Amino acid sequence: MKDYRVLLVDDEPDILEFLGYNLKKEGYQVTLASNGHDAISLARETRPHLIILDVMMPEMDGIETCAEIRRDALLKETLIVFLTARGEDYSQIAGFEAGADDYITKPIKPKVLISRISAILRRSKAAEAEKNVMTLKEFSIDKERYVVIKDGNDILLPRKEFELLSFLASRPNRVFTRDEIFSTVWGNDVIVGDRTIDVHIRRIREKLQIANIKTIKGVGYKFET
Amino acid sequence: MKDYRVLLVDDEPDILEFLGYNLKKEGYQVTLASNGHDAISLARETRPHLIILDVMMPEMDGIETCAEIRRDALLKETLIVFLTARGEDYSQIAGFEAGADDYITKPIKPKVLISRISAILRRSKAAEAEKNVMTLKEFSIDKERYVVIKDGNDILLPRKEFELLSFLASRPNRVFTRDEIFSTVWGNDVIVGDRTIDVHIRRIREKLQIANIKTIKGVGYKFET
DNA sequence: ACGTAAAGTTAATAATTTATTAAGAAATGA
DNA sequence: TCATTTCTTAATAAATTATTAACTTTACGT
Repeated sequence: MKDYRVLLVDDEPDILEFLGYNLKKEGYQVTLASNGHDAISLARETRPHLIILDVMMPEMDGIETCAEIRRDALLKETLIVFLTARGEDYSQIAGFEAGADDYITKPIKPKVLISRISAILRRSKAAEAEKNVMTLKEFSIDKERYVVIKDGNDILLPRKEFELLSFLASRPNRVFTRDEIFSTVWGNDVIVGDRTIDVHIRRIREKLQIANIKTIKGVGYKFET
Repeated sequence: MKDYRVLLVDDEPDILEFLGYNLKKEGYQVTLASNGHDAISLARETRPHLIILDVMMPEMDGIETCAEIRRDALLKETLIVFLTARGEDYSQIAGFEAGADDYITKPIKPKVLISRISAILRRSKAAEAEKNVMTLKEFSIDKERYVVIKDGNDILLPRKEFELLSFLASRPNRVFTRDEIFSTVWGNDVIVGDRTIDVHIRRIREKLQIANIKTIKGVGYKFET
């Protein structure tokens, strides 16, 4: 499982189905939209890693949709690939201006689509890894800048809180015992009281306004997706 | 004994018999169905690990059946393999969309069937083992997330109940004496009263709504499959 | 069918674990 | 150094979980 969410936007149902099938077969989690408005609201909901956007659409075209996405704090980091008919020269220019990350020219061969997409995702993942960024659905953690980004805003956490959160989020859904947390976040030689973790957890919950950090009484804590 | 339950669905009795025989010979527990409706109700009853589904069937074809299964909370995790005639191209598309896990093209050679099936089961088992999940017929126990999953829903149990259930389920059908239970779940140094186990057992039965935990009077308890 | 020992049930209570708060110590930075 | 932030602790509150005890029901051997 590739485990990437892809939003596919085109006004032609045939293309939607055809490309959607090919992406699903490759293991992507695909959401479909047939116009720009739906695309934006679906994007807000599903937080895709990548949006494939047809340029030529009635009402709100790809360029406009793309620009709108780039303006949206929650979505502006999303990768965008344009689908464009060969010869639509103008759109390339306008498209890059609007903030596209790549282009694919119609007619589209599935193999080309797949390889371009996997390339762009790989590239962006590599870039993230290099920058030490971990992207969750509800926020991302930038270990390089030492900030948590939620809804497009930087949230600054003190070191212990940041490290504790990073640790829990490094393996979503898995329960970590207090001992595991201590030995990773504090180190084996440091001895601090039991309540220390609770207090940090409390502050993280407060600052991030999330209910994802669950307490498993008698066991430990987990970051739940 | 492979100890896997396989549901085989095809409208042609000959194929059913032929493949069924070959699977049984390999040690699979095989159930047969000759149409989509039977398949679904039998699947609900027997909770197979894997469903082998012919694509071309009258009334309710494989695609539809598969989609229905994926919609059913009780069955949606079940592995599905399609049987498809060579050249039925369209079905591959629709099939993957409906959520198949693999394909086998007719005409089917028993050796191919067996090896594909054992591969897919092995793969899924490896994935589960890695995640520390124990799958029983009526529910699974996820020790990593510390939840019991029944009919697609997470059920949260307090620690003692979770551990007691895990212990009993770790060796289905074997009777554990109260002493064995105490020394494993509580530890040898803790001394608690006789009724304590009963109360925990009662709560597990209540929360999971299962009748699988059997009392062997004068001996102990067992988790029966 | 009866008596008895084992198991089930229930509610009260004990014990444990976590959350919260405020305050002081330690570290950091201007 | 002083001010500020971060970390830890301690005390206490709150919540959850575990156990007990009293009583009822069930199952088994005779």
